[in-house]
Amino acid sequence: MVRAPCCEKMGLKKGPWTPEEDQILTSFIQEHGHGNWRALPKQAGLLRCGKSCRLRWVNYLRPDIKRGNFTREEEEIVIELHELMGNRWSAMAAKLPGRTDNEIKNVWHTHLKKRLKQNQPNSDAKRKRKLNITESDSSSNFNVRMQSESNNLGSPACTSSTGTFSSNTLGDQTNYSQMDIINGLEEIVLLPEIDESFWTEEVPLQSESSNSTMASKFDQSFPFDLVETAKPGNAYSSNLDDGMDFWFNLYIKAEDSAASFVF
DNA sequence: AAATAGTTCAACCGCTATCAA
DNA sequence: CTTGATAGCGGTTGAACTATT
Repeated sequence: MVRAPCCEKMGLKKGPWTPEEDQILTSFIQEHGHGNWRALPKQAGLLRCGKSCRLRWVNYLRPDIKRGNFTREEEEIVIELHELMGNRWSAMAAKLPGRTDNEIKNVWHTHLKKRLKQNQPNSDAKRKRKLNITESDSSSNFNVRMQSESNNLGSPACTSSTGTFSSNTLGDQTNYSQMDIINGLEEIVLLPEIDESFWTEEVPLQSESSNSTMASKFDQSFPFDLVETAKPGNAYSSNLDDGMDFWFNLYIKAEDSAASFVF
């Protein structure tokens, strides 16, 4: 692949945008849209590369951008999403309307990382349970074991729980890395506030059929909010080697899998 | 008031994914 | 299937700003 010449060699401008440039870009996009970023600056009469224009629009000029500091609630969401997704800033931005990936990344590096560091390890251990995924030796089945790390969790009846996926999504592969296992998970779901009975009742969530059937069973049982649709190859925790850490209120279901959970 | 250190955040860089030819 | 163009992503940088000495 031949790399496109850099902006400077093309005689294009770099660095901070002027209000005039902002005005030109905004007007052009409002009138014509942004079908082709590479062609846009020339058409708009800007001495910028398409990449720079795109970034300026996406991170600053877009009308739906929310300016100003993050609220405490937004920060909490970022922390939880980071716990789930790792450094997938754009995916996080999709969950925070009006916030950009760049903004979230900056807030994480400048505020939240430090704050978490200060709070760790005590508060972290209290809030988390550990999800241990163990490889199955010779079959396409794998086990997901959820353990409570603390009895002082938000819901009093959550001292233990187990879940098992019997997956057929991994096909004929015989050696499963943890990433392979993660790839078998389709959706990660965030539970809203729930009452104690949820954790004490045994829930019949067994299904041999498709995940849509399973999903409808899940939905009938609990008011789930979809947080993230897993895609093959994406990591959902930064410390997979040590087992995955999830926030306490997470639930997982497997694509096209027989699954049973007992809470 | 000046110098220095620390922080913030917009913008850039390099890479990968995707798609069309 | 291969190649090349483009979009988009995450990591990094550095200028501007703020706090401290």
